[in-house]
Amino acid sequence: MPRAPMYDLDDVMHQAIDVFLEHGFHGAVMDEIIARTDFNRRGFYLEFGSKQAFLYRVLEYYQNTQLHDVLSALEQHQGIQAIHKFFERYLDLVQGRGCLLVNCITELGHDDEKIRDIGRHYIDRLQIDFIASLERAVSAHELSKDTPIEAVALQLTSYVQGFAVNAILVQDNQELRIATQTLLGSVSRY
Amino acid sequence: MPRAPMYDLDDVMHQAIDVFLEHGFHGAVMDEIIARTDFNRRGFYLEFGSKQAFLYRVLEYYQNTQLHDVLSALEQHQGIQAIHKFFERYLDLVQGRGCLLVNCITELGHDDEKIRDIGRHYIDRLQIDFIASLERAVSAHELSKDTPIEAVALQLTSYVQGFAVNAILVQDNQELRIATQTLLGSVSRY
DNA sequence: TAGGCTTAAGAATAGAAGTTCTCGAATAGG
DNA sequence: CCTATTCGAGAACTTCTATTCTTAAGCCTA
Repeated sequence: MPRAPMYDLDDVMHQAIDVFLEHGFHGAVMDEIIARTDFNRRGFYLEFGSKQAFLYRVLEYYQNTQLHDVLSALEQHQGIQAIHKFFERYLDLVQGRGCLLVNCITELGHDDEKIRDIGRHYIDRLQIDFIASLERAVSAHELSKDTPIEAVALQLTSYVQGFAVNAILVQDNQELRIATQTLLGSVSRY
Repeated sequence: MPRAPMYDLDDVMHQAIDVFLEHGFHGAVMDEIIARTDFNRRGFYLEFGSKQAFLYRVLEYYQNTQLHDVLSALEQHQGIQAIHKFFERYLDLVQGRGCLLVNCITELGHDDEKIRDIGRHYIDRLQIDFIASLERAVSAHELSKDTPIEAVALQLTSYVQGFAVNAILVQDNQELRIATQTLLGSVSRY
């Protein structure tokens, strides 16, 4: 039997997320990917086949771990509190880094059908989860029955993407927190 | 005296905006830029010096024309109507294309200080213009004096960036229109 | 009309980047 | 302990791409 691999795929994924966040897909060169992931070229191409296939895997990992953890806040908490928790976690995730999925959409969305599909799925899921949270908030009498739930969910969904863009630019997150408080406050006043 | 150039710089800029929107900065190759702008290599490098310097020029042009036209809606109309008009025009601008400035921020923001500066300036201006519109709406008694103007402006600013991302993914703009109506409706209820 | 200067077009170049290949080293079973 | 097999490191290769260079043609002035 041969020697065992020295790399850990979870570590590789984490490092790769950082590299792609910093430089984008085309801006990230294989030399840096190999170096920072403590991988080796041979193993890389045996494991993933190509840089593009690698991106898809990293994106999948990013969704299944980081984004999933944030979205689960919507299920783990009750009503409006769930949405507050979501934004709290999301801010921690994207602060000063941005969102890998959003970056892929803006860089590759026009050319890559698969990226668009992944993006639409994510947006849809986000919206569905917001709707569920809002409905539970209505049931718990935290929100008025007159709340236009689907429209509010759409609004929140769009706002989340804007968050990811602004997070790349702003130094401190105080402003983003304030804007979010206001947004959620206005939702509560239906 | 020599012959006159055959290209028109305005045309070149317009075409370049499309190319960069479709492929991003690194994804856009000089061959396509040259071909689609009806430019020529020699003239290109005499005029701009490099692909990167060209991007800055295109981005400046994009701001001074397309984004400026949209932002001017905030000055040309009164109160809340101004903000409605803004989103109407912005939706037309980014629908199915996205925003060149947002795309540059997400693709190059981490590596390029100049892009970050341009992005921050844009965000600041957007916020200042929103604040001015909201203040006028309060003066005209369209909004309550209790409206937290700065926080609402922050919220709108973030929402605009999300718009630009979603616009790349969604086919029809009906959903985005609904979300915006809801957002502006909730602002009016302070 | 002739000449000089600039343009357009694209070939050429130099360097970068994704992918493949080579080879010595390490590991686990026989 | 030997050997088969896989790994790690990086050289090599090939393709791609930004930039420069060459050449022929056009335009304005004298």
